[in-house]
Amino acid sequence: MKYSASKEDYLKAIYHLQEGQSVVTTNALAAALQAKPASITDMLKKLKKEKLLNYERYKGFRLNNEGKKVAVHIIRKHRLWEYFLVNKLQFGWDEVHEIAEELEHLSSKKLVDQLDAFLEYPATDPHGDPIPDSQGRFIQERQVSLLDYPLNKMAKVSGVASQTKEMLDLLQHKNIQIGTRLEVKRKFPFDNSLELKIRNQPTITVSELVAKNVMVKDE
Amino acid sequence: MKYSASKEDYLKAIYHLQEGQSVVTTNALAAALQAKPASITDMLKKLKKEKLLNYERYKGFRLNNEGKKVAVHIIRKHRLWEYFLVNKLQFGWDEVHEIAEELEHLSSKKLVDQLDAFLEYPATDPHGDPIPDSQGRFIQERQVSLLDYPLNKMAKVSGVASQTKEMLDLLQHKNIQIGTRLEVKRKFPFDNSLELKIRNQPTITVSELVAKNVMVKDE
DNA sequence: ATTTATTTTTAGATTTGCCTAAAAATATAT
DNA sequence: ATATATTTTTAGGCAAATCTAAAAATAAAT
Repeated sequence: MKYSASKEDYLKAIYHLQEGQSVVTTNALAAALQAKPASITDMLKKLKKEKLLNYERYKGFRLNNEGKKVAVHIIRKHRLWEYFLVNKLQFGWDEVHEIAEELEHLSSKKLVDQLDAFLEYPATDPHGDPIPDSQGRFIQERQVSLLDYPLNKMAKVSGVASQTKEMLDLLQHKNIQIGTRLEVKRKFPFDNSLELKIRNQPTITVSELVAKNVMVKDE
Repeated sequence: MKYSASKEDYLKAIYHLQEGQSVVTTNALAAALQAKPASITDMLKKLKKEKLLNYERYKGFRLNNEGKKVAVHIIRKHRLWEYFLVNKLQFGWDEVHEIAEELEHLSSKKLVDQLDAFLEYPATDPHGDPIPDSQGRFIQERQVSLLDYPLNKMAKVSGVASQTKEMLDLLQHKNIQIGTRLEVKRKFPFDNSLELKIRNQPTITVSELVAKNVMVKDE
């Protein structure tokens, strides 16, 4: 089945939005796609008719398995192309997103798989996000607590174990969020506090309790 | 300026059609694009309004310099991507056209130029057609192997790479000599053999080895 | 030089994805 | 619980690119 670029954008955006929430709302999707809510409703009807998501009016919506499958394949393409742009065409990791937004809509399945082989099956894109394989499987890298992470190795924040408001407040204040890339520069055995370095920012300190609850992956 | 994929297809098709003819006709373009003549007329009006071609109703049309510039840039993209697909992603030269039809519509100028650099500025695509540089200039007139020469384009034999007696015998037998004008009518991917047509003579077949050693220039 | 055939254009519809403005459903607050 | 605010949907339109069918212009043929 071939989907329009626009439909693919909807599927991808819904996929990302539904990670957290139990249902996605019209307004949230409208904000994510920079479109008007009325346009969202229009498209939802079409996607429902194509059996890509569950949707009942006024009740929110969610991709079904088929919709997820399509979304994951688009994400695969996006991330592979980003990897290609950075590692073969010398683009900076901060300038590839827009171009990959175009490339992800190419339809040839063989193209993607040959590209994957040419790149030697990379596990993550230049931002550290995992690249699903041709079956749509994410190879889960295990996430570890920042407390156990080695010194001077680039890590990417992948989650927060204790999601209290106080914790999130504190992390926000320290400029740490999901996806933030950082390195542990020093560990103080006295209180198990850590010094962290985030690109373009002054070194910061976090307590043992915070470090224990920040989950990271290799970058 | 950003043009729709459809407009780009029109410009490219007109560019190729006007190579021979003095003006291009509505019907010819309709056949080339597999569309109805009425659709052609509609689009011609739009392209004229955008000052990309000269067109007066019932009188045929032709790209102006601006239109040619756009068309050449699309051709550049098409041929660079074909080169990439064959030489980096291991596609066969006979299966890349369709994919390149999609890739040629990507809009990033930097992407094309970085790709060009990554490929080390190839002069011709896998079918032997010249790749214009980033200024839209064709670096023309080099002699190339008959094996790489495009289909249905008049070539003039300019040399023979391997001048063994056996080779020259064979060429003489097939009536091929320096200066002979011929066209490649067909390429067989199975063994890379070619069918050639020389004016006033029946079609002949040559092997990959022979074709590789016969050098030709545009005629 | 008319008639006939062909080519090209116009006129009006269709589809897709988007929009605005107004109505309907749901959520919030007093 | 009722009024108010927010969210979501409907209704109706617009622009792009296509189509069909009919009309107009040009070309070909007797």
